[in-house]
Amino acid sequence: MARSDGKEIKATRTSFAVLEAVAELDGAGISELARHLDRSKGGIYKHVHTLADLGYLVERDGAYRLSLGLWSLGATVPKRAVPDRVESIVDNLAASVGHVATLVLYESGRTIATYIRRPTSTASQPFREGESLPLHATASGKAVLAFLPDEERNAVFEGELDTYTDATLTDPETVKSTLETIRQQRLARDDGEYRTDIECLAAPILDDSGYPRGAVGVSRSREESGDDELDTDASLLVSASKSIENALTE
Amino acid sequence: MARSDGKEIKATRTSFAVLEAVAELDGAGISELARHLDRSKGGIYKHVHTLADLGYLVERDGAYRLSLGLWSLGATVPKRAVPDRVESIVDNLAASVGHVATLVLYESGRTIATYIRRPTSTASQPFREGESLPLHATASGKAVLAFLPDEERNAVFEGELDTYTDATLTDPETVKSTLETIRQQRLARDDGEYRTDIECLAAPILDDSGYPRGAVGVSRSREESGDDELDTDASLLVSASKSIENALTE
DNA sequence: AAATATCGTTCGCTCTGTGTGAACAGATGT
DNA sequence: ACATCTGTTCACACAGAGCGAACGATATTT
Repeated sequence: MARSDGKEIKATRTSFAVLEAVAELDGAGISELARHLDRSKGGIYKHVHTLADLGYLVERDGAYRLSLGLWSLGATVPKRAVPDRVESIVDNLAASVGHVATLVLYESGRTIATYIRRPTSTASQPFREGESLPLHATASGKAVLAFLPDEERNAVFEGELDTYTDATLTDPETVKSTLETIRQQRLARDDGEYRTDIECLAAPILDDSGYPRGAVGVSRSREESGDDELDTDASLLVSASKSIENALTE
Repeated sequence: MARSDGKEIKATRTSFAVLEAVAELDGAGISELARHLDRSKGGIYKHVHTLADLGYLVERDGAYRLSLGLWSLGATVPKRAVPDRVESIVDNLAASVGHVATLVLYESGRTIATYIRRPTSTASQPFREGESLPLHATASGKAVLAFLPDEERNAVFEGELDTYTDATLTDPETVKSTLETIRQQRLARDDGEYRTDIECLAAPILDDSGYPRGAVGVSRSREESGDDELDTDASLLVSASKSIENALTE
């Protein structure tokens, strides 16, 4: 099925398709999974059973869910990707601007919110840690997009651009037209394009060769915003992004 | 190889063995993995390639590491397992006792540190979120162990009990002898048995049927400790564990 | 109550694709 | 220059992944 290079393990693809489906459906039974993946019930049964036996799926009330063990397997990754000194920079940024600060990392075609700092413990979060974010509909995503090599950037525009809110830009040309400005200013903006009423500013984090490793962003709800602060926030953001660049390249 | 029930996907077992080995070795190449898992290089090559193509392994400087994508896949799990109201209870506990408070959950034979709260942002952590902890060498682990059904508890003692510090109890009978007291007091203690110079107290979290879902714990370095606080901490801990029990059973 | 639908589980069967071991070129170190 | 790593590719053989049908057990419907 699909294209088989002969140097691929198809069963592994199937098992991860199961895990991804369980995540997407937020818990599911055998039949539901088989239907969703368009596979035989018997076959999916074996995968689910194996994954459960390995401790990566747990059954409760007849539905299988992702286990804490799966999370635990990957839990060291963000700690290693974001050293303490980088966390501190984000912490300080959140404190200075008084809004939520987020560190987003780019990896194989997507950005992932890796570290989030709220200025107070009561502040609400725009997204969860570990959440995968669209490149075209967030400030951080666009900051990364603007600095990607042509080939990699174009790959993003080949698929459909998902809609998240009324303000989401779904036309490739519209998005592309904003990228030149972002490159010049090292600053991207998002006005409720991913979550309604949440405004973001973000600056890219580039490595030595100019390749975008991610972005730092500041988010606030529209009500909180005074346009007067905007310039201050922007300059704090850009300097934070440069500090992170230095911290990451040692 | 191994025992095959016929209703198991062996390729999936192999792929996860690869992921676990990568985690354990903290980055590895094909040959090293093949050697470590005692498998053919050609076969491991296919698994690694598939996992990398799926975006769950990333290559850097010739070594494969777990990706942010793998973490992202499981990142929703702890949020779902620990509702906000439970987080608050742990937050308050940390604030009242002035030490690090930890929520540990039990799942398929192991405990996992799911939520950690430091009283101040400078306090050092005894372990990382997502870390899998031994049942016999931590206060939280012993709190769980004491309330496990006989069969499940005995399974723990069948394997070797790993040593972590000079103080780790590795004799099954010694550990077992402490469990009765823990059951009576609803309180377990660990004195540098997992990390040197770190002292912990923990109370179990039980569901309606008395089955241990996890434990709450308080950790402090030995220097910080005054024995006078101990009784106060213990009672705060026990009442926190009861609040969490209520919060989890709705 | 009877009938229907849907669940998880099991069983053969067929052919695919997993796993092995050997051979390859390219680095790296001696 | 040699020896020893590495990742990659190949052909082969047997295991086992995936399918579809049938099972009893629960729910849901009539």
